[in-house]
Amino acid sequence: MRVSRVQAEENRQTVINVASRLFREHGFDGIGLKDLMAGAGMTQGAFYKQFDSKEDLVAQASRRALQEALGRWSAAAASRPDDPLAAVVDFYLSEAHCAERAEGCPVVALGSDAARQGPDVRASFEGGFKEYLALVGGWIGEADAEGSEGGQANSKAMAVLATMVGAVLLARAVNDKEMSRQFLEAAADSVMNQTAAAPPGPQPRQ
Amino acid sequence: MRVSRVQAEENRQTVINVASRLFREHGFDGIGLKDLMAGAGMTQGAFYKQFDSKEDLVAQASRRALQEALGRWSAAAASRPDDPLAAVVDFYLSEAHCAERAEGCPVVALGSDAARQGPDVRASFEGGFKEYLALVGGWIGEADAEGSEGGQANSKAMAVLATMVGAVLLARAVNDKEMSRQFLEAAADSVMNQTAAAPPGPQPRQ
DNA sequence: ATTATCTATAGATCTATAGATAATGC
DNA sequence: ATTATCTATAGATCTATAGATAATGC
Repeated sequence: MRVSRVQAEENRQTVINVASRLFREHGFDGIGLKDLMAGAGMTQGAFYKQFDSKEDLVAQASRRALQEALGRWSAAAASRPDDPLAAVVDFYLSEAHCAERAEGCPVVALGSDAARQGPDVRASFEGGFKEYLALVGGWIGEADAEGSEGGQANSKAMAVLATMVGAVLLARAVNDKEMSRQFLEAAADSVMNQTAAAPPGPQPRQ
Repeated sequence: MRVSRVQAEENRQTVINVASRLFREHGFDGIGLKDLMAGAGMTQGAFYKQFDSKEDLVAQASRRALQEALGRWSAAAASRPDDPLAAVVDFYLSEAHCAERAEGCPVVALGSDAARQGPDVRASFEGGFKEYLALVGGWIGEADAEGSEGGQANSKAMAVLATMVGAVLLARAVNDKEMSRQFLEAAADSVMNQTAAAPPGPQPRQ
């Protein structure tokens, strides 16, 4: 019954990966330890050798989900270096992303849930947000307003994230597919307009 | 033990009102029928004479929460007729709203949960969204692009809602209060800039 | 000897139903 | 007679723990 240490660590990672998907699909409260462990091919009994508590897994799975989603943003950006933001807007504000909750953005899938969790879970989200902001900030030429690391996050990147996350949240909460599509399109227009290089002249409104 | 018909209906309404708060605080899966009924001063046994199922209450409580939140938007707008959008932005993107989940916007508090629910619950959200869009559309002078009722919802109002909802969702998911404040401020700037009357000249980008 | 995973279980809670009770409505 | 609410309970599930087992690590 026992497995090697490396295998055990591998199993632990599998549980985190599985949980990152199943939590997005069912919510933190919508799936139990038995099903989470079964998803990783084990029984519930192994759980507490791998994690301190369910909340511990929630925090780790959240971090994992944020990291993997960030990876998708980077990959999309790399595929269109001349306009990385447009590349991200295209896939993020798509009907495909809207339809696949389990593999999509964890902020949309679990944002409401995260607000009800403790500091460790929120720390996972907060850490992820900082990386998203740095990435987007770089694309819209506003990176790190204050030179020092972790300084003032930039305002435009924050607004872009809010608009994109909010649009998919709204799009997923309705039955009408046409209305969903309109939310996504409206957000895409808004983001691209807001970040369009306003070549000559100063920024409008401080 | 029995109460009058009017009292019974009053009790039913109380359950819906209590549920609309408790669901926002704990999520649809985070609170049980016993506690919901206790919050309305009754026991669990009375529940199934009042509602078909928990999902039935979820749908009704969602509708109630959306309606009441819409009322707060209208009230804020009425208090500043010259700039209703600014009035709503002020209270919605405030630290106070961010801090009080149970009484605040149900879209932020339950949007992730709503995406996991059935058609009835989503219908509650969809119906609420349409009213929000009509209200905001009126303020930003883009009301009902197609003359006929329920026509094409307007794009700018959709982007405004997405940005506001997304900002509070993000702000509530982090520990750092300063970061929360920045999300709110960034969204406020974005919304006010995007909707600022661009007096002469056509709209940028179709 | 240690330990990763298993089976089994404690104790709490969940949704939903059944039957009792006591007041309303006719 | 009807019925709104109550107490009680069924059956399932939840998180967490305990002890058994069988393989690893030394």
